[in-house]
Amino acid sequence: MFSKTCKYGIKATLFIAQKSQFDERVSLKEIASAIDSPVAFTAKILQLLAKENIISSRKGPKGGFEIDKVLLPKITIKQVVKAIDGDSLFNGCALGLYECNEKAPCPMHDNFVSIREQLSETLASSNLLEVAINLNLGLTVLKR
Amino acid sequence: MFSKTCKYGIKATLFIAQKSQFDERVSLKEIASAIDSPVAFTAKILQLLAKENIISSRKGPKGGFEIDKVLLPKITIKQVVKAIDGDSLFNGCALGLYECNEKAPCPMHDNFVSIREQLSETLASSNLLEVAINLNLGLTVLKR
DNA sequence: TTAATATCGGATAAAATTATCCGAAATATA
DNA sequence: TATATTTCGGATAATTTTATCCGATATTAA
Repeated sequence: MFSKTCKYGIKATLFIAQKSQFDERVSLKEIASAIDSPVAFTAKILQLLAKENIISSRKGPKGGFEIDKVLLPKITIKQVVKAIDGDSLFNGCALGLYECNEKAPCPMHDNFVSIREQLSETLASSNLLEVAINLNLGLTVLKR
Repeated sequence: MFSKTCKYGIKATLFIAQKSQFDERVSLKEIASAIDSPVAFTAKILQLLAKENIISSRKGPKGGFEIDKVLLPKITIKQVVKAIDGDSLFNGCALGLYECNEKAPCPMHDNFVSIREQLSETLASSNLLEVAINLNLGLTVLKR
């Protein structure tokens, strides 16, 4: 479904979101430890997310990553997925055809219209604040 | 969603199904050409599908691949996907956690229950005969 | 029985993804 | 200002996935 990179990216974003609720900036090491991911590789992903303006970063002592608290309810998991894996999951043909549409559909086309819709809607309606709150309540986890 | 291998595998199976409707056995070359896939790699996938008893193969002149006509309505695309990509798409955690369940769910867990269900049901209800008929009518395509 | 044909199966190779390393740049604080 | 800290960014490496090659094996038909 999602690439490994994307899974790390989502988890990292959610952990940052959890801490950003309270204006706490978190370091690369803290993130990698919290989501159980390879440190250096996670750095690359965070760099990308920063470039895509999903998170913000700050160098130096007391530096790290954060998300403007007021933006938490505006940012969705779908945005994170699109930033990392692109939108082929939401738009692409399930069988990988370059041209697949109503006129010349692949055998899975009709079936996948609603699957992609549900996926798209689900991820677009999951905002970071909502998820951060549940993480903070211990209702959900990012490890194991 | 599906690996490249799995996409080739599904397309190959569907092409074989289309021809098997009429008891026509098809060769590796014909398959690769029909679904626009690398010949040698397709051979490997067909080998796997044969080992998994989804298709049957025959060596020598007039050899090739086929599916017993009477089995067409019994075989589903879900079976093909499971044979190639395994069932992590249907059972695995969206964020890749080893343990992710009601007791300790990842943040996406609840959302993905219904997505996985729909995916599972959709693929389990797509049998090869049905798809083969549509292919034969030219209502769907495996290329482009 | 021989020759031609097609898949099987094992060894490689290429490409893409995942992962590491390290010096450079920026920033906080002493 | 000097130093310690932390991310940035480019080069490189390891792993996995995708892809190729080729001799072996089975099968058909002449």
